[in-house]
Amino acid sequence: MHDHNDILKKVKNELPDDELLCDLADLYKIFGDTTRIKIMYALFEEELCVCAIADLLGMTQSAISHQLKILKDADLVANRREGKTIYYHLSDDHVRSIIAQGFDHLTEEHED
Amino acid sequence: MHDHNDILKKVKNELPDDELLCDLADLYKIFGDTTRIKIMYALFEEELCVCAIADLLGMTQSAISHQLKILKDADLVANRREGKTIYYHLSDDHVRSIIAQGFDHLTEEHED
DNA sequence: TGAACATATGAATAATTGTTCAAGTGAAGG
DNA sequence: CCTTCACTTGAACAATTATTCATATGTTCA
Repeated sequence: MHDHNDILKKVKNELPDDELLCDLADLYKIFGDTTRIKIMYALFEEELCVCAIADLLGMTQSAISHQLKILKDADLVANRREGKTIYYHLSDDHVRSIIAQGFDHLTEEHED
Repeated sequence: MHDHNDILKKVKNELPDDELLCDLADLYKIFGDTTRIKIMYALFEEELCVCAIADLLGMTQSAISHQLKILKDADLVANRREGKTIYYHLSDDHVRSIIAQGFDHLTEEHED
């Protein structure tokens, strides 16, 4: 291996804690699934109940419920109960801005 | 299932194409791995060759090379050759801003 | 209390994916 | 040329994960 100790020392200091980088990866992992992206997108406009989301995406209630749990555990969505129905909504605007940022990258031109 | 046809019609219209949502999920999938996050972070400061990154992260060249290919295919990093050595760097500022956005969410307080 | 409804949960399966190992490029230098 | 060095690539294995199916929770209303 060729020498690059000086650069490594410098870069090593700039790297955040392993734990933080891991948390960051875990957060993005949640955005890395089409079903969850669709759920979040659906909640852009207004709160929806579980079966409405299931209906919208053409998937089972169970599958949606599993994904909603993941989103809730990550504080990306929250819910409220109204009788038998549970309505989900985005918990803050980060979801919107994170998704918007992704769009920026996708729609940007890349010359080759 | 209870009725919510009116809401569904409205939300359905707002949802982007399936293909776009899929591409978006694929993009975030790339950020959803600790190794790749670390690689991108390491490249924040300056370009690095493959074995420097491997050394920094304490991983094999092969593992890093595989991940660099994924990052390159997604236009997140680019490289240049100098003799036997290949230097990688971030291809644009989107990487920085996407990661920064993630940090925002992680470091924000969530009252319960 | 009991039936019906909306949702949650657990276990199982199938598919995806990160790392390793072994072999393959391609450039530099004797 | 032939070797060495930096890196890439492909196949295989292990680990993770999304969905399904069956069952459980909790609320409403008769």
